[in-house]
Amino acid sequence: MPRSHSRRATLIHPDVDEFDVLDVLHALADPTRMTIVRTLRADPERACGTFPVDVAPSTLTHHFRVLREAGIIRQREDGNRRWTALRFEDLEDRFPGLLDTIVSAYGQQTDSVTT
Amino acid sequence: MPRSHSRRATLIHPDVDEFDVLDVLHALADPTRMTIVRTLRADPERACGTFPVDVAPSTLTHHFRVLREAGIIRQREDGNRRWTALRFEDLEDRFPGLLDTIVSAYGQQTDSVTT
DNA sequence: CCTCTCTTTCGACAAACATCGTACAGGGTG
DNA sequence: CACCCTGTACGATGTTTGTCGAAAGAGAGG
Repeated sequence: MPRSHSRRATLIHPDVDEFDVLDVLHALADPTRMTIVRTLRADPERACGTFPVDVAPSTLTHHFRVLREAGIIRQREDGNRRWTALRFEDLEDRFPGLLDTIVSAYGQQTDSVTT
Repeated sequence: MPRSHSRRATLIHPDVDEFDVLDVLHALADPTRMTIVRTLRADPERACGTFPVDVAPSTLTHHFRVLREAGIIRQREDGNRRWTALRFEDLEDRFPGLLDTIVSAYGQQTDSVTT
């Protein structure tokens, strides 16, 4: 039988051994995406619309795809909503310490501004 | 007063507290620039033309500027040549562990291919 | 069945980017 | 001085990127 589960298009998530550190860096080199990742580092899983970013919904979808294809996030469907989670362990497996080093470097740079 | 020191245009190097981690990530998210940085991580200082990359000279100049403006490298003039060095300590000061974590992630990904 | 909400897809568009060729500027060396 | 060598600056080009609005799909609830 043809159509498997229907729903929407199946989400593509790269395998751990397909991760490319250049793609990861590129994905993270954007303020909106960095905010998404940082938010997920605190909260394990969130619905798409609940991120503290200020862009149009379609732009957000675009950023999610960049992050997803770099292996940084995983998305699953639940009814009407799409939930997003960090692939933290997968990243840690492949590039130990990378994500946290980058995220905390960004945090240091950003959080110290207000002081 | 017209000409300052003559020579060429003075090279601009950002201050340590002006470093932006997003710029650093963007600068590193390119194979040619990553190769440059990786080479410098082994050798402290090299002349411009001595990097194992395969691009036109003008392209190389462009990549050096991106790295320089992100604070990753420092360049100085010596007669005919321009010498390039990593600003490793400055980066370490501002973003501890960042450079080595990234470079070794790239190394792990790249060096294991041939096995 | 109709409508509302959440999210995606598509098409468009301007800005940024990697790349190159050509022309040029300074320093070395014959 | 004439020449070469190293590296820059500029302009062009094709691609990628971030952004949006409009249209549409799919589930939830009346």
